[in-house]
Amino acid sequence: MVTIKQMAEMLGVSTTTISNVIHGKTKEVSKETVKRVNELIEACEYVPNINARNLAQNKSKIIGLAIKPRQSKYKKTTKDIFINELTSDIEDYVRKNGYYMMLYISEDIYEIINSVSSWNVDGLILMGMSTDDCIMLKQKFKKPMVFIDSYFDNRVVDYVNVGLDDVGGCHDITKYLIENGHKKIAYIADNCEGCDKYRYLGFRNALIESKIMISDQNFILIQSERNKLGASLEDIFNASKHFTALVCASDYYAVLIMNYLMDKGVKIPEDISIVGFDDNIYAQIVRPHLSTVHQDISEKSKVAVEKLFKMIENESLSEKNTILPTTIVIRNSVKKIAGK
Amino acid sequence: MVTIKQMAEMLGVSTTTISNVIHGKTKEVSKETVKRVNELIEACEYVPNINARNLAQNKSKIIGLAIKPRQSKYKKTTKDIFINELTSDIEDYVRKNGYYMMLYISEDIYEIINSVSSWNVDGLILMGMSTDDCIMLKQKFKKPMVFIDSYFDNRVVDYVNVGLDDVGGCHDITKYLIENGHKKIAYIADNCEGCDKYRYLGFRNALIESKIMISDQNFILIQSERNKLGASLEDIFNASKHFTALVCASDYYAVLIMNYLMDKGVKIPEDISIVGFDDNIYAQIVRPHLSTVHQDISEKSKVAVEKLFKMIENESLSEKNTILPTTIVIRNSVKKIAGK
DNA sequence: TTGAAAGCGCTAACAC
DNA sequence: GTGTTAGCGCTTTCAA
Repeated sequence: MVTIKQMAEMLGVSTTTISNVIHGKTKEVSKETVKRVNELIEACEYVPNINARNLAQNKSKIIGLAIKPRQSKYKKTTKDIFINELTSDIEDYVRKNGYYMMLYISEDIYEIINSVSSWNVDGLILMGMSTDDCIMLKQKFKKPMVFIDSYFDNRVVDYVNVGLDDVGGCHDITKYLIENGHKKIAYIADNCEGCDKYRYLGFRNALIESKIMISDQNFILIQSERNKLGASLEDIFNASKHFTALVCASDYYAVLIMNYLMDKGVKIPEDISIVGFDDNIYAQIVRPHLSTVHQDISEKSKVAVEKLFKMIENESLSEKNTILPTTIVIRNSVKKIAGK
Repeated sequence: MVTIKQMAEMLGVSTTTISNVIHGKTKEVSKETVKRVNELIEACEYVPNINARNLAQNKSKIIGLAIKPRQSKYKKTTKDIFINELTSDIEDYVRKNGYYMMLYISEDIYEIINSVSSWNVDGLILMGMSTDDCIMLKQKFKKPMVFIDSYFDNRVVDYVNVGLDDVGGCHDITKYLIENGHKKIAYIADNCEGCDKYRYLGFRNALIESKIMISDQNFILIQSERNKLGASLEDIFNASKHFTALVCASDYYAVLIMNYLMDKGVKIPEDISIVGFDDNIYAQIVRPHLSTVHQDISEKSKVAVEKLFKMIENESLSEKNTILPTTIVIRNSVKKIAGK
């Protein structure tokens, strides 16, 4: 591979000159020289060494995407359709901005911090971080960061995030159930933190608003670990007899449960109604077609990347914490029942 | 951020010494010094500058994953579940080997070559390359490369690839259909190149073996472009009346078609049988459960990464072109019919 | 309009 | 055991 220095020698000019024309600073160079240099660059198939450039400029053209996988949420992080879609969308936007993306997946926040510092990434997009992680990061990493879908407690106030109206979305879909005559409704999730917690809150609000009694019984925990899932599904099958509708924290679980119940002979929505959250491909594939809460992942990625680049360019942000809206999409998994 | 040089000054030793203990070459350093250095590293929270290291060592610790998206195959490359799964699996294996992965997606092979040269990646995994691309790559990129799922014509002989028994898989599932009394069978794909071509060949072989007439009519082209898909699906619906079974080149299409037909009132498998290829999550979600050809993506990723690292370490490969096996998985989308 | 030279942080050959 | 030093390829300041 040719270097600038070699080309400089060939042409009998200085490296500065070559560098200048590479960077289009041609007003400082005579037309004649520009032409000769460009021709040589072409002929030699010169490719800049990014490492050298990064070192000299103390930057990297890398955007880090750091993900702390929720332990055992679904099986593997790599199989999580939401993360995969978000990741590839972000990569897409990053690349279109002339940067490269590097993925840092680790359960250890220190490892993440070390890696991104080592690579000297120009900015960071983060998912799955806790309040403690955020504090740590702010302390050790001094470049732009934007979080995705994060809820931090009040120990940290100043951070940039792009989230979703989890409360509203789940409220709306629950309300839709209620409007269809449902009163005995359960919420199903595999934990009660972050998004899932706020979705639960939305669910809860809707019931309370309609003066429907709510207790611990209305929250069903699904256990997604490989060896527990079967039993958990069976439990849900049994519990489901006490409800006329189920609101699931994600389409993934909605579809899993739907299929489990249907395979057991339960009719949906005749015997029980189900709704999900996300409106991903699962919701579109399953039959009956799943009614669910729609979120726009591509938009989420886009906003995150845009915010990050604004910060990198020292522009001011119109808002630190963007909450993207949700819409409910009505399909065929809910039955209208006579209020009892 | 602290540098080696700074630490050397603080301790009054040379950078070599620091560098040595960082790299565990402690046999050349006195215990005393090692201890002092380690303590300082700890205290300063020293993080190596990878760019500098890469520059000095002329390597990068980066494995490039280069993908040339098949124009308009599905909507966006980023939504392709197969690519996403493969990508994240590869990333996983690469990271476990202490390397980093960088993604290079472009329809322009020159752009890809430039990028990976620029970053000085230590090895390359490639998908979606044509014979011409391969020739170009071999000419311009002198480091280890392994291709995935590639079929090249005989202009190129020496290359490392990990593929799949596309012919066998499609042959077996077609045979299964035939054994169930089906004679009027169509193959559906959105193109007739690469994998899809070889899958078609397997399909064809199975029919010929059983002395079933085959003509152009047996190949149905599905048009996946957004504005054509609807019409294409309608065409397939009409064409399907002439067949008792459909073998689809992917689960994605199998499910799409299944749902389209079912939404039109067609009963599956009673009215028509369908099988797919891949055995991905779609096949598991859809009802009736899809009978299909199973492939192990995780294994494919693993083999590709292993081959690459062997090449990087100058070990010899037991085989250049690995063809992973397929198995057929029988579920409920095929009906046994009385031969006519 | 052009060039010399220092320096980015790290490695490694070699000398002490 | 430890230090000196010359790069790696590129950018950039400053002088000519």
